[in-house]
Amino acid sequence: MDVIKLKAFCTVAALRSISKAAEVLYYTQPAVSAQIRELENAYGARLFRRVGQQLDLTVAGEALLPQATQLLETFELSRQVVADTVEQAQKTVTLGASTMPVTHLVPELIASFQRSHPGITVSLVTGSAAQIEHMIITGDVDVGILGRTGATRGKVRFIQHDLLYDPLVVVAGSSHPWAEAEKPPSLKEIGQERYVLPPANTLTRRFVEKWFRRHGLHLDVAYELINTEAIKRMVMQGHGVTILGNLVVAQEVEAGWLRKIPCEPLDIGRTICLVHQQESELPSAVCDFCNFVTEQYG
Amino acid sequence: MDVIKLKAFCTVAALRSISKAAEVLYYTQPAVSAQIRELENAYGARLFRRVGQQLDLTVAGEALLPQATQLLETFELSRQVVADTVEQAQKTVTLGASTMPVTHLVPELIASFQRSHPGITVSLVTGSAAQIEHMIITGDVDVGILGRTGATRGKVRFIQHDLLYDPLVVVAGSSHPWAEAEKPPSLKEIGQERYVLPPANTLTRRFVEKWFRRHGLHLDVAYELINTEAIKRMVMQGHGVTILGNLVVAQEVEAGWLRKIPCEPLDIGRTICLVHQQESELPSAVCDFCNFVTEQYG
DNA sequence: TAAAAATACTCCATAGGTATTTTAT
DNA sequence: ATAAAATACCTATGGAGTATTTTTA
Repeated sequence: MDVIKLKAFCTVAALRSISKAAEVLYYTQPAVSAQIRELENAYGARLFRRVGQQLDLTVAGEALLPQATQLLETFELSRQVVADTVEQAQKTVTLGASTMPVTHLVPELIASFQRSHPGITVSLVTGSAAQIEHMIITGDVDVGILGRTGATRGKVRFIQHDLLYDPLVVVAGSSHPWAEAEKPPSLKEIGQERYVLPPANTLTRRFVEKWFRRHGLHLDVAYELINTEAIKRMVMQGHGVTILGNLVVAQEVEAGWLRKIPCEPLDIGRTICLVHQQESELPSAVCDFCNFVTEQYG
Repeated sequence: MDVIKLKAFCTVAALRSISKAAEVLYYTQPAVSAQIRELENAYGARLFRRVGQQLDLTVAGEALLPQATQLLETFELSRQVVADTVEQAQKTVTLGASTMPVTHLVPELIASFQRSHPGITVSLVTGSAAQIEHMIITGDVDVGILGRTGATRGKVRFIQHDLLYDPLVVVAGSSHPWAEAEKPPSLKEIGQERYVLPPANTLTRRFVEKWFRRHGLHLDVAYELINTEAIKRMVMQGHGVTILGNLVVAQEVEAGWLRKIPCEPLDIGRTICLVHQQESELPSAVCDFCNFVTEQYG
């Protein structure tokens, strides 16, 4: 059953004339006659009566009219709703960012992007790197900014742009002995210190443990905290030292609340990258966003 | 836009699979694929995303889903409503009756018809003979019972069955001189009496006036009343005599409240007939009713 | 390898047009 | 005689099928 027929029915009912309806609908008269006839066949009931030269609705037609009207309204609304949704989506970039970037990279990025592309809305979603990757696969987010996990996993082809390398650095509170020391701590000293670190399932922690293992050192974890702000607070108060990304501690170091401890052999870090699906036709807003980000970095 | 496509869309959305939807809908898989593709073209937006082996709705698809669901519900409802209306109409006879039959013929007729055809509902509409005829033309009533106006007017072909001839009779109150008289009143006496009659636009009045004119008599109308019950009441109370249909006064005459005055030369009356459109296929209920009525009379 | 969707093609039903007939004013 | 609807007939598009290819698990 084509909605166009119900449109014809409503028009004929309103004008009480097939010819006039045909004129309004830019059809020929026989075409509208046929539409009504098919509608009558489909519903198994006459819808109009010819009384003299004018058409009148039968009881069945009168019963159908309000339903048909509502149906047409719903149909029109459905077109509108889809069109609006698409239009909105065209102007929106849904960005997924993992914990580190979302706090130390993305806010400034979004702000400056908004300034240069005022028409585009950025919708930000947070999650673990794995969650963000999944969202990219399902299309729940257009683009992700996250620490590179190494393998571009699985079958779906990702496009990946390295944005920056964030080295891991040893950080101590300003009252810590290392803070005032003339020379950097030795490997042995590093192995004897107590650490405040993120828990085991994080990338940073895994990098750190790998490095300690590589150098045959014991890792003495005093506290495990999932929140990096809490870690920094603990270190500031002298409850141990930590190893975190340079970016993560930059502000506190700048302010003098924390000290970066020079440590040549610590050659680890994570690469932050921009990830999106390898689609032939990315929405233009997403394209704009990716170009903007890779121009800023990369 | 065919509703069937929206049905396909909803099914695919529910099952998250084109193949499964095709199975449920008794289509082939490519057919459903095509339906979705055409829907996407019509709305100008992708509705599904393939993520791995499973289908997910896009934002546009999610926006469309509730609209499509409602549209399908409305469509289903429209079929139901029309079907119900038709079914109801099948079992209903809409009868139009003019004033005289509706009071003195139709009630008993309907009652006995209901007894013999308990499944059929009779819907009764009252109006003047002209109004009833118009309703037959427009199809607002299926069949009419009315005094025959002579001409089967105009173009629309009516089928007309004479049911009975109701002669006009002179009626007086029981205390009227004529009531006790040995012999019928003479034409001259008739011409000198005062009458209580229906107004000029009624068939009865026109018959009476024609008869008086034919016999060169003056018609002295004391009261004009549209309501025949009122006329009879007036006559009972001795405010004049009247000329009405035999049927109209039968009960009162039976009870002795009114007297029929024998009057040989009064050879006028009206024929009550059953009228309906000359349609090839009358609804069976209407057919049953017509047959019942013509069997009772005719 | 298996399962699901997309693609290519073929065929038939249907929708729409033009021309004509019927019907009612 | 005119105007509107119905009818007849023709054409082209589109919808559904079969067969095949592509993609992913």
